Amino acid sequence: MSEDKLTPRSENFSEWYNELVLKAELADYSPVRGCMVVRPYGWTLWENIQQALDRRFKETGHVNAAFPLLIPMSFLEKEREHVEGFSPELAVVTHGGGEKLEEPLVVRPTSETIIGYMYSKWVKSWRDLPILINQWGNVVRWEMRTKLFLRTAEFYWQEGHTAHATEQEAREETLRMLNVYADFAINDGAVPVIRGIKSETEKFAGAVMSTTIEAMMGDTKALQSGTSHYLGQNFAKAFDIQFTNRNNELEYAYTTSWGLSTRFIGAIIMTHGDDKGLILPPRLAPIQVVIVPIYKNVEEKARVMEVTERIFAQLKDAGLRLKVDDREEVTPGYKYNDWEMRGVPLRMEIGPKDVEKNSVALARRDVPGKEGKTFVSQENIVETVRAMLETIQQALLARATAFRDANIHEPRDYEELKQVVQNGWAFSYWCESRECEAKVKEETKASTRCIPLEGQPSEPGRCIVCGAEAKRKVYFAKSY
RNA sequence: CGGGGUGUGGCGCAGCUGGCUAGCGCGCUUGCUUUGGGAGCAAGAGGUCGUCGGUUCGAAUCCGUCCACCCCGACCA
Repeated sequence: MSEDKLTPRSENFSEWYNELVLKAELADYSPVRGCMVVRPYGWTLWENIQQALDRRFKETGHVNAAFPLLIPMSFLEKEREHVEGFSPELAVVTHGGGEKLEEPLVVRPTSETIIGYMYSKWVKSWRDLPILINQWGNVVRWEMRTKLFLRTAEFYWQEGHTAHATEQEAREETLRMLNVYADFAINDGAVPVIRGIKSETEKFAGAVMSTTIEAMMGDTKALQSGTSHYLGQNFAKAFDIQFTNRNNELEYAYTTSWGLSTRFIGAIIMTHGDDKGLILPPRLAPIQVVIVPIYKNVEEKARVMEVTERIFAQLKDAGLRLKVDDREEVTPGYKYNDWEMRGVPLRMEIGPKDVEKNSVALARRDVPGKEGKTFVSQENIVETVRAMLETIQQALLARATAFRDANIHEPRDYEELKQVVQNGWAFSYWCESRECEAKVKEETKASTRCIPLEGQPSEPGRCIVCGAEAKRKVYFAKSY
């Protein structure tokens, strides 16, 4: 239960986050270091995320499949950058059936290699392309420092893997899926994100180009919330994905991969949550409306429950996700706090006075206290609730966007950049050299987050670090 | 892996420079009264004090070891 108050966000953001995840019953620590147990409430949220994404994947022509958890060690070694990137964090299986294995198996940290191997078997002709497969699953990366949802040794995600006949098609696919992520994050998660390209040092191990949706958390740190990679022919060459093109020539395929994980739950928590707990966007919330019936005695209870059940049925039939909190052992006030901790976007109170007046009370989670409470007629309750949920959804996005924009700065010089990245993002010209990027990271802890696809100036400028000519601007920020 | 912190009923903690039968709040169980912003009273249940070792007549308390977790840094979605 959520009996105790949270550490205030402003006092210690990290502690606030940890307590919230536990008290809202999203997840719990597991007996294995770095792993987490996703509790039913957290998993239902994930299921809603899955549905929202899966629908979009299907609409863009993708199909789901499942590839194995275990991958031969040698597969990882076939792509040089890939193995260099992932070998430090691999979990390796050395024994099976009581015998030492001839070749160790790695627990997948991502599935490019085994999928590449399979694609080489399936692709012979340009007519076999494109292959547009997604998989929902779990992966393991042995992280040094873990945090529930944000970075766990095992996490749940989806990984899309596509193979194409041309570079242009693969590059289009990369951006198409980045746009799918952005659309999902903004419209369903109410998490404003910036689409952009990762620097060479920040890109995926083995990619030609990595793209990202970057979000700003409530402490102004950046969170990479989803990624889409153009892999060129790197994996095709490593796994021999070759096809005969229309000119009867043998050619390597062009591949992409893209993923979004349970980390996004962390993004939702840190984008919208407040000192009273979680705030969930209505489109993803496991429970969109909680109804709290209020009564003093059996007579009142009978009258109140009659209205409650009628309204519950109406909302249920309308397809809304809702719950009646009919617990007898706690008071209404307790229930308010309890559901606020869990982030339910809208609370409906039905008491004797409402029965008299044909009304109900609606309390918005995103507007605390009396300000967020209104009394509405029981007539047209479905429409009223729907409209209110939509208002909340939009308000969350607007608030998060305003917060983000207020904390993005355009420093005049390097000294000012060092200041602003301590509590916000810097948007600055950058010459795209590793040296300047490394210098900023070394001196400020802020890394380049992305070169945004939009909002680039038409004129070149001067690198904020070294003063050399720079074509594009980049975001610098501390990140998770 | 470096620095810091914490391990005492389910949860949060107190227990001082060595002492009595290990306490408090919350939660839990039962009963009655309550219920529009975290209810009240009464009676109960529940603990090898993280581990191993040492000092001592006597250790939750002192010393050492190990383990786990959290926070802050070096790698990463």
